[in-house]
Amino acid sequence: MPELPEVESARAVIERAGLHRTIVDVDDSDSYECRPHSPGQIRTALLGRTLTAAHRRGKSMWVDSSDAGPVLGIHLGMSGKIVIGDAEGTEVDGGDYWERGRQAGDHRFTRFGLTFEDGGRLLLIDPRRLGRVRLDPPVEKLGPDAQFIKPPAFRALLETSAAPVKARLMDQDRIAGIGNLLADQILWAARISPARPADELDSDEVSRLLRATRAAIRDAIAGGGVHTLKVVAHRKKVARCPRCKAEMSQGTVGGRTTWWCSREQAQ
DNA sequence: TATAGTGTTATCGG
DNA sequence: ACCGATAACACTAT
Repeated sequence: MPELPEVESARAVIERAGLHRTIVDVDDSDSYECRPHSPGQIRTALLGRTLTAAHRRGKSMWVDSSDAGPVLGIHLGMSGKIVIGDAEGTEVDGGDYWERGRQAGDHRFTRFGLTFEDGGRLLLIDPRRLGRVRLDPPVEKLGPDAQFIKPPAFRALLETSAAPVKARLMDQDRIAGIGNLLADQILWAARISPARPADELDSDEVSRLLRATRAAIRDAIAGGGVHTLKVVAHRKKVARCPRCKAEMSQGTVGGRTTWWCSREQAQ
């Protein structure tokens, strides 16, 4: 679920409700979510400290801790979300995203947790368990954030590869934050086929693509997630292009299910 | 019961 | 070594 807009929302939850509170307990017992750490390692590193700032690049978050403590890296994977609750277990922030029937206090999918001095908790809830919590994450491997990338860098990442442009847009080492749904929206808005070799795009197409990238991210953050983007509701059989009413086509590009307008995004 | 899925990464072939 | 495609990961929803 989470692409850049959802991760930004999660980062904002931590910033609003998780900073400057003394950590008195840490549940890092899920050794899959906390790989490669062993249980207790993250706990020992954080006990007694506070979180001091929450950062994000692309789909990766990291949180600084006080007293020269470690950096706590959080990745939401396919299904993760951050929720902050009070001592009674009532959710005070983060509970609005992708509820999917989950009730407050349902801890079946809680994979990691911090408990603060007043009993409040910061939780990572992640049914599919493909998310990750780790100390001192290697953030520097990521490409520039898709929200803030500059035209020269954007142009360079496209003209140096014959891979399908969609695959290039989803390469987190080159541009960070674009996932499957955001990519489909961006390519649809720019009227470019997802399968086009990236290095064949002309300068007009590249500038349309960058404008569409910025607009999609802005709209998704404002609307509450990538599922609110225009073409996302039309990624299904029998659906038609919301602009020209031609049939939507489906296929695999860059290893992911891809939908595009059969008329406006023809090769 | 079988399959697809909003992400990442190890592995394989070119 | 680089590049791109694919499978695997864990688990739920349809």
